[in-house]
Amino acid sequence: MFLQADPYNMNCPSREILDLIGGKWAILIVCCLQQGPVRTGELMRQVGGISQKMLTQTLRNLERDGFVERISYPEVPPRVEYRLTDLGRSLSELARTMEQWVVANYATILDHRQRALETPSDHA
Amino acid sequence: MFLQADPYNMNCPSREILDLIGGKWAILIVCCLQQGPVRTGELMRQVGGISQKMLTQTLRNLERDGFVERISYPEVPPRVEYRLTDLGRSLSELARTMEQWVVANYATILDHRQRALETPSDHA
DNA sequence: CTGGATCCCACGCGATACTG
DNA sequence: CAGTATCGCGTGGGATCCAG
Repeated sequence: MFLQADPYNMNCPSREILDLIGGKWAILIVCCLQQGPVRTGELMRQVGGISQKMLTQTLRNLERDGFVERISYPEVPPRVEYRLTDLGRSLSELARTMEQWVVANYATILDHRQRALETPSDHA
Repeated sequence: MFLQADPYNMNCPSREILDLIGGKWAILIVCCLQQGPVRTGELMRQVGGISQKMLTQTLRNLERDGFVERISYPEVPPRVEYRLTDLGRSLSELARTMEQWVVANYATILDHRQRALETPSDHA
């Protein structure tokens, strides 16, 4: 977070990464590309529920930041593939780390949340 | 992400964690608490730019999910401290991992972004 | 000092229709 | 098939006022 600054603030470099990760689709797309290049339509299908707009928009951002490469074949009908760069693969590994953390701690979180519901604490 | 499902989707458990992390303030607060318990007002100051509302709201969520403990001293004027639980410390370690990733890759990202600006690619 | 309640805006995102 | 443009909503978040 580069959070050792004073004060801890929103203008640290990692904020952009957090926004990227926190975005609704970027991580899902990156994970879809882990196995190799994927065509646009196939991405649409693999990422369930994403709209055309968000797919393109997210891909553009990922491309701009160097996580994804766009490969356009000069054919008709058009054919486009997206594939992870080294940086993108690095990000996908970070995603796997986060996934492992979730796997390890998800039950604990749900459990605590459940008890919080049953015993609502009043902070008066 | 539990993303190995078919299709990759938004309804995986890790989504909640991504939302938490992607939220504007949660991670910053967790990092502030790494060194030990902190009082509310002190948190306000350490996390630059956060509003009262968001501070309280984020703390409530963190408390509900078991990342943070609220310690209220029966004094007047009131005094409240927040401190990380074991789960919270675990999350803060994940945050440090992410931070390290950013440190290692931030220059590359900025560089690529800069070149993308200079050489706008048209996906027509 | 801590924290709740309201009002309000920005923007992330979805739905739809349209081009090559 | 791939991508763009437009419209509209839901909600995350800020500002402000109020209470114990």
